[in-house]
Amino acid sequence: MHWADYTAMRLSEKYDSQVIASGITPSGEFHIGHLREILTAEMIHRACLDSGKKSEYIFIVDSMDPLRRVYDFLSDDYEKYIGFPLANIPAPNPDGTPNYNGENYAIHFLKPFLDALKQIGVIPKVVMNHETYENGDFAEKIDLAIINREEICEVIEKISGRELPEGWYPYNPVGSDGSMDGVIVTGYEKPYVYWTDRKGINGKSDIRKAEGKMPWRVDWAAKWGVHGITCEPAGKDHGAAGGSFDTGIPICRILGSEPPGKMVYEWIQLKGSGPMSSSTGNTIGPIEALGLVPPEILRYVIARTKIKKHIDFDTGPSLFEMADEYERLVSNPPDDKDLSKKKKVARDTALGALRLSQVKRGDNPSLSTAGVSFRHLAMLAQIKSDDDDIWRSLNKSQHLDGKPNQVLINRLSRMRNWIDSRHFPEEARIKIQDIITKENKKKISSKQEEFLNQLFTKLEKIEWTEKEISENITSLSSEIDINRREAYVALYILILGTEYGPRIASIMNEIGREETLKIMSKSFQ
RNA sequence: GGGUCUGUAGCUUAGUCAGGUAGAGCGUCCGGCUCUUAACCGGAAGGCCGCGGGUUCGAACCCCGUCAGACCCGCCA
Repeated sequence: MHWADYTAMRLSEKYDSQVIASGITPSGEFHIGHLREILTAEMIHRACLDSGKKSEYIFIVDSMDPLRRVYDFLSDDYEKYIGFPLANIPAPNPDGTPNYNGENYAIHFLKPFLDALKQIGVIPKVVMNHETYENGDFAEKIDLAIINREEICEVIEKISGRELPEGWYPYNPVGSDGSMDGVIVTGYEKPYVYWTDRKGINGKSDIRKAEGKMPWRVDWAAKWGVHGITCEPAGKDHGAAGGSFDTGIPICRILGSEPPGKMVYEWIQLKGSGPMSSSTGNTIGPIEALGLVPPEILRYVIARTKIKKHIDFDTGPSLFEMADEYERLVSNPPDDKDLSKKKKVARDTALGALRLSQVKRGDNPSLSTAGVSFRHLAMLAQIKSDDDDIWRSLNKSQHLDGKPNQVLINRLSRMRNWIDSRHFPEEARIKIQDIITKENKKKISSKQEEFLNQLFTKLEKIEWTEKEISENITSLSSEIDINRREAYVALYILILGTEYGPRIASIMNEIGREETLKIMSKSFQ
């Protein structure tokens, strides 16, 4: 059984209808790691719907969280905004300076991410956390938190093992300058929290407004109650013993609600370079990734992996395998003849991953395949610049019957982007040789050399089409009585530096007569 | 120091929650397609399931220990 289906089954034992949630702080550019947060939750949500139960999926944007520091992509102007809620500060310009006439910081980073989510078929109910404060929905929880301040304090200290500072308060008011840093609470009289800020100015915050927020560990627990969340998968950083999930559970109860069950997922890493981090620039944005990888494949990367396994995201060779695995699974699904328990489980898991990878829920996976492997398409895209040539070639190789469908057209366009990007794996790149290496020259026999020389003469005169080139290779090899394989190998060594490759006549046709003859003459003279 | 997760073929992994002969894909090798698209088709090799103990008629799976890796106990998906 697929993990999402299993979770859905478990959830349905506890609740009749579900509210599945994700939460992210929009402190910077969103990266592909955030997609795991989103998709893990969204797939559970879909699994609930697929099992015939009611479910809602909400995406809580932690827009009330403060700016913690001046990140590398921000200019020093942001120094003055440290401690401000992200919803209250201006978005950065491309050069990192604040854009005072534009949208706020949280929205700025959120928007492109939501566009990416739309492309992968995720349409959440978006909740801006600062609005939940603004409209007073947190007031009751804040009141309870303040009343039970001692108990919450004890819970955090006991479970997380860290000591809270003297005078810790489960509410951080926004001070007179807009920052929550250094504001000391001096009293509480519902609905007002009284404070003195770092400038020594006194004031009060209305807990029914966005004039302050609960600290992270309390805020999260309060959200569970306010939104009636029944499931919120958390990154492993929150899931560790003593982490915010563990303290959230008792705090949620203190605040009068029943917490969701603990569920923890692993991180996505960029292969070989450790965890994603906006600050080190070690990222791939969801938009960038979607320019290269079809959305259903991106979903599949998440769906095929159990949530407790870490994923090495890699736009190199393993992406080929992943995509081809997807195609295979669709076109050749595991059969159900064998009823052994384990095989049945494996089959259900694979088919579940496939089902949850569809951009639109309920779509037939076979509509999402191109009928051509990534590898093959990558090769064709490199040797043919005209799309129509590719469709012709695919018809000839019987990958395609007639005109390409939209899926295939999209795949090709993404493939071209991928090839043009720095993410395309070098191993898959077709490299036309400038000049033959000494090593390769040794591999060429005198017979092969004769063949190449005579071919050179012929190629100077013929009409430059793939068909003509191919026919001349064939006829010449018969004329001078060289094994046809040998003849091709010689050409591959000369032009690609390998002993095998894609149809050589296509490549010669694509690079042109002049270039081809140049390579040949440079190598043999 | 305390804790969580992960460890199965060269690689990616299924199977662990409900113990019953270890499955798959990629890669590799061999062969076919009357011979060149890196396409397509067929076959083969490859596993003390991290290691040691225990429970059991029977353990990849349960229990104890141990090793390795990742992560958490300020902030992070």
